[in-house]
Amino acid sequence: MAATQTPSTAHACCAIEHTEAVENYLKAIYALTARGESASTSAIAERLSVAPPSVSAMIGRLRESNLVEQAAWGHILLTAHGQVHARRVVRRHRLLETFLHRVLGLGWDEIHAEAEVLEHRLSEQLEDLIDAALDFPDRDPHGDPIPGKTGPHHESEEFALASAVRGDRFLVERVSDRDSAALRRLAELDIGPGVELDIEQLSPDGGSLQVRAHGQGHLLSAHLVDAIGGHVLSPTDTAQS
Amino acid sequence: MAATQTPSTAHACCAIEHTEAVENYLKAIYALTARGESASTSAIAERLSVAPPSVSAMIGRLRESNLVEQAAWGHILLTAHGQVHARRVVRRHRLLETFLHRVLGLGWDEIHAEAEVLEHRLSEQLEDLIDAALDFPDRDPHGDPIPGKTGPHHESEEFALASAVRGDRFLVERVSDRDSAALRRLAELDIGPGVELDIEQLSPDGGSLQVRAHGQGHLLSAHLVDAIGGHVLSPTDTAQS
DNA sequence: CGGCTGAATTAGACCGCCCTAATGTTGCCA
DNA sequence: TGGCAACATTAGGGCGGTCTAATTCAGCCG
Repeated sequence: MAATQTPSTAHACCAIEHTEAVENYLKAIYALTARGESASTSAIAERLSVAPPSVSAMIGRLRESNLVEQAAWGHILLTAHGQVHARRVVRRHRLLETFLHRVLGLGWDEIHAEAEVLEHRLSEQLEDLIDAALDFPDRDPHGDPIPGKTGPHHESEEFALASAVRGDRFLVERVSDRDSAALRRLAELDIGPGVELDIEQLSPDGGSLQVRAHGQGHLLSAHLVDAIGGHVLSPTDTAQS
Repeated sequence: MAATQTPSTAHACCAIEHTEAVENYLKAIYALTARGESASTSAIAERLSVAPPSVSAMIGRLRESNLVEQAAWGHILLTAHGQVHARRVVRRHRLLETFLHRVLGLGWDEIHAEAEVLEHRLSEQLEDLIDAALDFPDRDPHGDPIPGKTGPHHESEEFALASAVRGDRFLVERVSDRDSAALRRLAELDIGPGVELDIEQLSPDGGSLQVRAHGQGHLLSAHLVDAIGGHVLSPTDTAQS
């Protein structure tokens, strides 16, 4: 007579477990949709190194939990609810990266992988303690903004270094955290958030770039260029606005 | 024609994944067999809050991987190989407990649960860094010895406080890490490893104990008494050996 | 407008880990 | 010695998450 624990007509708000897999899917969708449009099944599959049907199945489960909705055929979006959860995961990830870097001295190129596995097991209490121990940082070592516990959050919107042209002065604001080889190389060159680059030469193939940083010239491969984001600081730009 | 990846006749040394479940079973068996004899299916089941058939199934898998052997009917032992793996998990657990306590200021009663979930995701590199950051501790905050990365290891062999008698002076060496309620209470009383207790009175029911610590008298419930281990420091004892 | 391509989904299966219910085994004690 | 209680195991099933193979769908181009 009494209602069972799973009334089928219920709102099904938090019916799904917050498993590692679920968190990874939410994070992937968040990352793919952060800069603009919706995520596709295949993009999620690629990002998570998983087969497309696995994504379809998971999306089905996430949709039933109101974490995700499908605007049109194959266009996947996070609901407001899903965004809250995704941001919590991102927050834990970036706090962990900062902690591992500042407190344990882990290299720039190593923190992402470690944070990736620990983020799913970080209790709220530990999250708060780490946040406080770091004096409430708002950017991780790669320059990505750390979401607050609640409230709105915007991923930083910067331009790719690839969009700069010869003569520009470019302020590096973030580097990709997912490419450890590139990070290792950039660490060697001492190029990271806050560093200014003078664009000296564009290679004809359109990929690599000759830049000057800390007074030294470097040829950055297309691979490295893609890992760098920031803003152009050309004189016209700074004067204009 | 070529041999496949799983030749059925192979030694099957490390065929099993080091999943969280596997590590938890190894740890449970380690804990149950540390002080003496072999572990039983039901004891493992109880410790892991799992049904006995689940244990049987897992033991079968662990046996195929040479991590465990069954001496007699239902008598489960870790192989040398299994002990190595179990100790690594215990090492990570106790290092994490120490780290969480000393670096992040987590309470005595909270560190066990946090370490329990993080220990399975700690990379070897992080393990080493934490070890170094703590200056290579050899005991965790509960007084349990932290196994080295390699080499022999002995769990400390101390006696239960319950075995003390009136008039004894008892040196607390460790407290159980698994009973957070008891730990919280002991923390309030400031009773932990290194503290000496004077046994003033045994209750007739055999459980609780009237003791004096830091000059103050306390009545310890049977629950608390069971959580405390150490050595009797009675005059005869200290004089004798 | 029909067919083709590529993306998405369904179909069907597997593995790890868990459960309950039923069956075997052991050893103790009357 | 027989029987019973306690313990261990087998039998059978479920769920989460993954896979491959087959199918459906949207959109484009001839």
